[in-house]
Amino acid sequence: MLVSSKISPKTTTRKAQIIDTSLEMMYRLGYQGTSMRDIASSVSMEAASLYNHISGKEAILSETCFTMAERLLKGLSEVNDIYFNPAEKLSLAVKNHVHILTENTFAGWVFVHEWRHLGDENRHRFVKLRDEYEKGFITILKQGEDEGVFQDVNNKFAVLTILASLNWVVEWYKPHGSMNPEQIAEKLTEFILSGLKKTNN
Amino acid sequence: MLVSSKISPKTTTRKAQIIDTSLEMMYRLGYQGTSMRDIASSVSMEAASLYNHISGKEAILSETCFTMAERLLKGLSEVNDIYFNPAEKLSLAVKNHVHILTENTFAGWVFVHEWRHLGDENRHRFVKLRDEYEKGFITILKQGEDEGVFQDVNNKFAVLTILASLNWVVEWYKPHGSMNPEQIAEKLTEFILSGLKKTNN
DNA sequence: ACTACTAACTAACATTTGTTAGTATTGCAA
DNA sequence: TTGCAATACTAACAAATGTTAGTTAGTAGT
Repeated sequence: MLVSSKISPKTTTRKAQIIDTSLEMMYRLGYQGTSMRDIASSVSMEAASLYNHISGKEAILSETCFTMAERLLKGLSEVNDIYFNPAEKLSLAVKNHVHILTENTFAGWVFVHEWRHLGDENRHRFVKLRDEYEKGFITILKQGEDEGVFQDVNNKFAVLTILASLNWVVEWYKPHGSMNPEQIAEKLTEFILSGLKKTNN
Repeated sequence: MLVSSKISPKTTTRKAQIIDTSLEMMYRLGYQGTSMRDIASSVSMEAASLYNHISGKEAILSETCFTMAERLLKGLSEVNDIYFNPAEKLSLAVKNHVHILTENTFAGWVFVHEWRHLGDENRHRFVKLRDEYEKGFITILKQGEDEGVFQDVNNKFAVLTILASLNWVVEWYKPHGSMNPEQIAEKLTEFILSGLKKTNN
């Protein structure tokens, strides 16, 4: 079970260093633009030595993508299991999503953008998880409709649009920016629920 | 002045073929994942022959990115010049955006995702245009606030979230899917303005 | 018929790529 | 102190990369 420094921050193993450095470089240059030699020199070793810690380049990508996906899924299913109010569920789902994506900004970015470069097998597995995640959101929307608190919308369309807003966070979030993840999640929830138009009350 | 087949669809020059093919490949494999030899074999010639039509790999990317950016900007400034009602402006701006991104799905995708791989100079120029575009949207939001029809929100934040939803279209739009660009734009406008919550009237 | 241009070709270039093999060094447990 | 596992190294690999040089065939204008 492979572990990055963000998950187990105390034991900063060489492997965790390598992965963290890789993610930062992939954030800047993209997966394909980051070579094993780039990564190696960033952690002050030779490219060949990396293979004592990781099985190859794709392993860095796949580990990151799947670790992130599983954390998102776990959070979402907890929300769906424990709470009852649809608006509250949505709010918590958003918070979960933003929290995980912003916790490690580089991992968040790689997860959102670079999964496309997974090899065929991993990519198919990944897409399945993503679909599962979308279903979890649709469940919330459906419940909201059934209870008459959400509008009747094309659920698939709505979920894609919502996830788009959520994922875009990785594009501009900065750890020391003017909004922290909690505030971002709050504003996003507000936007998703109420839109731009002024209400009458 | 370089012209792709989408802009001047009648004269399908060899160059236009090359660019269109390139965009499709970059959509599938990414900019860095698409080699000149890949492109060449897709148009049935040798890699070296490509240089009779284009100055290099980056030219394909930069031409696409800047052509798209200029079209978006032109559309947006027309909207801002001609119309008065903020909600109507927003609706038309969304329509413009969706229309241009979906007209050529591959170009749309490359524009949204691959501009990061522009060289330093082009990338800086591109980011300037993007900022200008965001400002055009902010103008609309501000006007809406001033006239009391939009909520007071963090404009920068709102614009980024809105553009996120709009750009995400390139992720799932299919020319022969269940919604055409007009319908997509309409639904997006609805979502941006009204959100998910049921209104009281 | 001569010229100039277009667009294709082959060949080669210097790098860079991910990865493997084989070897040396280190530090800890026995 | 010996032995072992972890971790680093050098060297090399075959393949792929963007691009240039030089050449050739066809075509249009004079």
